[in-house]
Amino acid sequence: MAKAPRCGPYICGIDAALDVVSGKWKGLILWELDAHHVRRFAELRRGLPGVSEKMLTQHLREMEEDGLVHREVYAEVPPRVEYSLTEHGRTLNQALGPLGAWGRERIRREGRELVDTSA
Amino acid sequence: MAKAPRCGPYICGIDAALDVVSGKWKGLILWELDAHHVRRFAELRRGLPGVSEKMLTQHLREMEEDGLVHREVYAEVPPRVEYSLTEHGRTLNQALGPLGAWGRERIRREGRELVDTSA
DNA sequence: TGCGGTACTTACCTTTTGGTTAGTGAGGAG
DNA sequence: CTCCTCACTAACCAAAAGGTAAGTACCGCA
Repeated sequence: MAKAPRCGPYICGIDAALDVVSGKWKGLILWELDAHHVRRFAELRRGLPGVSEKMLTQHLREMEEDGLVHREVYAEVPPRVEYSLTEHGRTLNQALGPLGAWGRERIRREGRELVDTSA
Repeated sequence: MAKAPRCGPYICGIDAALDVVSGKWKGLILWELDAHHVRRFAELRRGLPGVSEKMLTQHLREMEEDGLVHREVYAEVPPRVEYSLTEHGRTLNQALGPLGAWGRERIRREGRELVDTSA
């Protein structure tokens, strides 16, 4: 499933970046990992209200393939797997900063009134 | 169709912003509109290689609802409709700037080698 | 003995998204 | 007279994304 070669001749940078963050939970995963630095699978699951195990695994795997997260498996008695951001993941998060601020503005705007539109 | 109330209690700003730009062509529409300031329907269509009329209309309508684009209809003999960015659309584009830069970096990286990943 | 926690995978199903084709109505080109 | 353009809308389909439920193997706790 997912997309095979992380595909597509991208038309612009936005394209390439959105490809990597599109997915219902990816933004939140990035957020969680940025806030806690290191998280185990079950911790992430508890941190994302409503995520299914399947989607969490799938997103995590895709983000690993994309070089955004690092997956460290400890061969221990109860299995332990720790996820953290790679350098690319951290720079992506920084690039996402202004977008997050814009989004918060939007929430604030919509929370107050729905009108406006005209420039 | 689409999503009724532009919904969802968002968990963070990224969420709210991604909701607005997710859609196969929305990034490109923003890009086109930012570059040309004003574009007609057919011009946009020609500018986005492969877009279907249905999707273009649909995306444009959603972006209008979201207060990102302005739609000006001229009651003329051959119908004329002009699209442009609103103030919110322009600020969104600015917020998208760093993300676009990150994406271009990613394209460059992948174009050269696929390795790396470790922090 | 049986339950819960660990980190998953698999199969199946529903929802969402995007694409295709055709049709609208009026004017202008040939 | 017929086709093309403009800016759409509607009906229908295919593909992708996401959700649900179950199973795996091993451990500790009671």
